Amino acid sequence: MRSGVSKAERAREAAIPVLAEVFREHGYEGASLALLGDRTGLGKGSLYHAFPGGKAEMAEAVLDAIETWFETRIYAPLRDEPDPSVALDRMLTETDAYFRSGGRACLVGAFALTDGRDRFAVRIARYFTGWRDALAAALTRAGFNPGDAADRAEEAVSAIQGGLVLARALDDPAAFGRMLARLRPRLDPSEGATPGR
Amino acid sequence: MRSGVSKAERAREAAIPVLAEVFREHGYEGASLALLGDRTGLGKGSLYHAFPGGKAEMAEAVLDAIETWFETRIYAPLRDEPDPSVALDRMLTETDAYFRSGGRACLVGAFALTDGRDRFAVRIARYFTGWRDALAAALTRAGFNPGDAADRAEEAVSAIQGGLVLARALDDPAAFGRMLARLRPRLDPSEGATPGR
DNA sequence: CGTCGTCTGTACCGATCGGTACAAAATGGG
DNA sequence: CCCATTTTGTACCGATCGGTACAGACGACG
Repeated sequence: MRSGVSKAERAREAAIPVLAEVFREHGYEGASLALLGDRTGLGKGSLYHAFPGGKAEMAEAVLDAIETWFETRIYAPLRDEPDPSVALDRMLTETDAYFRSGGRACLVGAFALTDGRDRFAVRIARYFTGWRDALAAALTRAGFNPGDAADRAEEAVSAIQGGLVLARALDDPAAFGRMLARLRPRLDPSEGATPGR
Repeated sequence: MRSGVSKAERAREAAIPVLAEVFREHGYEGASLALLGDRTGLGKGSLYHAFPGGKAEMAEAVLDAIETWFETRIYAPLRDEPDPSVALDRMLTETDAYFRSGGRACLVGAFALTDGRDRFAVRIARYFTGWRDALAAALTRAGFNPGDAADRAEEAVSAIQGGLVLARALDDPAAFGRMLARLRPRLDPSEGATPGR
């Protein structure tokens, strides 16, 4: 620890987004160390120096990074932004950007469906409950009664995942945008009672 | 081919549901031949005798079986059932049963998200377009205008996938049932214009 | 510039991967 | 019962899996 941040730490931070992309594309089992090494440009030595726990620690670091990103960019604003409609708009905008308008899958959703489920169950569940609960809080402040807000929040989180699956399955990223468009009015209390189409 | 059906063919048919379950739980990469063999009770010899193409052929056979099941049990009724509301009710009931009320993931969705995407892209896309288009036809016959019907059909297929992801991520199968409950009124033209909640 | 801790490429580990070869065993028609 | 065919267990293949060991390259500090 000569300087403030060791090289290993910097390598770790730099590697995480790349690791995330590989896990996103191939799942946990499908992301081999060879692939992880190639894409990050790090040899095995460096990789294990930055992540002594191996592949499992890499996946955990990626999940932590994702959780932090959503917590600061989406969940916290949903809870704390004075104007809930601003927070809701921001959520939709940030979500669209994060998932590259449907061009990018959800790593957490992919892990939930298959191989990573048992291994990372706690983190996976926390990602979704965090989103759902923060969204429910915003919807309540926006004027929905708590029960309705909770229901719509779960619907929104579920719908986003569905949109990502469909966009990927049809190789049609625009399906994700259409899903967001359908979702938007349902999060608006003025349209919520009798949503038009 | 002494008798009408060879033993290999019978073994193949008997193995497919088990193979489906293993692929569902572990994904394509995660489902090893050892696991596939153990769960089907078939040795490598038998497995390769029934599926000469190996693991890829097993997955294809499973995807074909799934497509056939949905085609006969859901898509065809959606297209052909004289009373579209009967077909829609049947779709929801059959879907709930097929996915064990959220206790079972969707293999096609899991493949779409990760490892099987490139390998099985055509079959994956066909599964979803088949469902969406058959549903859109039923909704049109039920009274929605074609554009609205297509939109609601896409929404329904997407929502079902989202419900499965969420149910699995939260380890809360009931989330799938809640999603179906939200979906039902949106497929009903009498409630569709101003859906209550 | 020398030194010492950090970093990293490489060789290697046992296990397992998907797949093949093949001989023995089961099977069923004549 | 016989024999041809189908079915199956087992041994084995090269490749790759995740992970370890470690020697030497590197880099910051005295």
